Amino acid sequence: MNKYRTHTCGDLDLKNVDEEVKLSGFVRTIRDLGSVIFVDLRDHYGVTQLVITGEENIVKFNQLVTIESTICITGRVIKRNEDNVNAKISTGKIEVGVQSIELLSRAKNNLPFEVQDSREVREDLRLEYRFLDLRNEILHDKIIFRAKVLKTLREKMDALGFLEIQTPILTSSSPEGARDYLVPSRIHPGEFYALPQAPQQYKQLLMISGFDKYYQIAPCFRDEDPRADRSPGEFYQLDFEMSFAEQEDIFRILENVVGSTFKELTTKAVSEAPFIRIPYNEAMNKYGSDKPDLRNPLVIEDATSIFKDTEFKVFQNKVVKVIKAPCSEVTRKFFDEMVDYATTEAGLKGLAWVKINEDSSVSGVISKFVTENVLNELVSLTDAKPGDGLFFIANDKDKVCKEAGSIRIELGKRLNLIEKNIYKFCFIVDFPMYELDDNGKVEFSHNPFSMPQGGLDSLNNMNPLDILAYQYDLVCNGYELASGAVRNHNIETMVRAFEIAGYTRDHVESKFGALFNAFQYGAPPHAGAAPGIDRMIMLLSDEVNIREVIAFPKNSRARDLLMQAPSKVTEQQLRDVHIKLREENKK
RNA sequence: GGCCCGGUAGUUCAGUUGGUUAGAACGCUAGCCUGUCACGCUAGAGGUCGAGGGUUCGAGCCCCUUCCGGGUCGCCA
Repeated sequence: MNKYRTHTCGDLDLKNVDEEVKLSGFVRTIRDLGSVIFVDLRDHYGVTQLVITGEENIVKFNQLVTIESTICITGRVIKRNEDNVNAKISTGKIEVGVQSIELLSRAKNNLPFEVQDSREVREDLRLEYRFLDLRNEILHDKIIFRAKVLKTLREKMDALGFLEIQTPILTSSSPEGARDYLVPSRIHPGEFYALPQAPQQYKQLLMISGFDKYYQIAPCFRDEDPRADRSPGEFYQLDFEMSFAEQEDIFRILENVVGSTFKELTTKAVSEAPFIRIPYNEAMNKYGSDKPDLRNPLVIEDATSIFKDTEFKVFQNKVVKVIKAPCSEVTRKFFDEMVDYATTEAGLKGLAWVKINEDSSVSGVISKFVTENVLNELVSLTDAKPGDGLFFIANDKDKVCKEAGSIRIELGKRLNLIEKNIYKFCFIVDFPMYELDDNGKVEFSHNPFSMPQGGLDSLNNMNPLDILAYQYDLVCNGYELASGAVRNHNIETMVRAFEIAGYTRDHVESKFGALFNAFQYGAPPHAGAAPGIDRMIMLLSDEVNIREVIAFPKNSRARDLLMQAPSKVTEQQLRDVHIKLREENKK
């Protein structure tokens, strides 16, 4: 109890009837019936209905109070009649008969939007008035839920013997990966800090320092373009690393921590550990993605050999993928709309299809190329039955899987095949160590610090493109939830790995000096991973927009509309850090 | 950087083939109302149709340019 309140707006119940109470909160709604006014008073904890009667109080209230103002009232708790109970609020069995009203802070009577419906309002306005938006109960609850997820994760990591250690925010730029956010140094003219894209090197150094099991709810900064499931600029990861650990040890931690956190915080079904392991190549061929949504039952098959002698020009000299989908309920229009989706939104050159009729004949745009032999082979490949549609995606080897993947996803959605009320986890394993870039040059396909499978021997004797890495992702319902690797802790293996990607020993030594040096003083084998926290919360709260689970997110142009960041700085500030803007960017 | 969708009242949206004074709901203002809880009823105010240019007798609508927002591809070790 203090000068503002004896109870919160979520406290009062029948047990408090007849008590004198003092409440403070935000005016959520005003229902003015003339000689009685009902007010819903809201605070962080709940909503309580106030009843204002008496001419003096009513005149005062009408003069002073607007929606979303903060007020402090004293009053008496009254039991509501049975037929007046409001089941929607926890305090719905009572109301407070107001004796005195004090206005604490008045809200403008023209709000930019109605708090109750803020989630329908355009996003940039919500972000500009985020403090009002966050009063909306649904959004408010998501932020509370976020805190609960963080607490649960910390408890589990602590229980497993992980130690939370903080690492620097001002650090050095890494030449790999996304663009860095740079911070100019005042003390050292012309030099820059970078904000960490992840505490990657620090956590490896912590292992070399003997801490054995480290974790951190780590802010990560990447100057990359946004997506609905990717917050621009900054995001949080449950970053962890273990010494003397193998890939399976990390999997057990992820299954334990992420799996059980999901189980505790959702009513939906959750995959049982052990989560299935899918090699990268299999995922690409079967699902057309390295983050397959396993709730979608459709799979991609390879029909290239079936069409090797086809007269259909589009399929000639191409890799042909086929997806079988149940289409007995859909009309011709459905197929046309899929073709439309494929060629416009998904960017495919075309989408061929046939439908198997009840009499086992086929109809559809390429039916004349599906001869009896071809059909028989397709049926034995896909186990297609009458009523099924077969969708064909043909292109060069490097593009066709991803294209088939986008068709698989869209078919799943439009045919309503996605299993509901379940989180399906899997690990994607055996990522390739290297890939070719656009110029045909060998480059790291993921983390350059990953241990190649087979170690130095593989690096020396295998085609780089065939080398697999101990690199893995945790995937849930089509989202990449975590990424990790067994690290390469051997200095000669590391140098050789970089050489294959075209970097010299000197380059490694100068760019990763700390690790390079530390690896020469007895590095323990170590491995780790980093689940994305925002994405985890997004999945758990059934959100497709990651900004809905972040209190103060940036918009899709990486701008903070509330704080107006980024913003111009004064000439003196620029001088302090020895920066002169390029003429063309001045404005 | 490419592509897709969008920008009309404070908010969410409608606006027909280019044709009179651009509408609705919610919100706001005023009035009425003692059991509401999305209160109800009556009246009212509120618009640079994102901006600029063009076509036309006439543009919210068509064309061009541009700005802003969302999505997506590239990008994301």
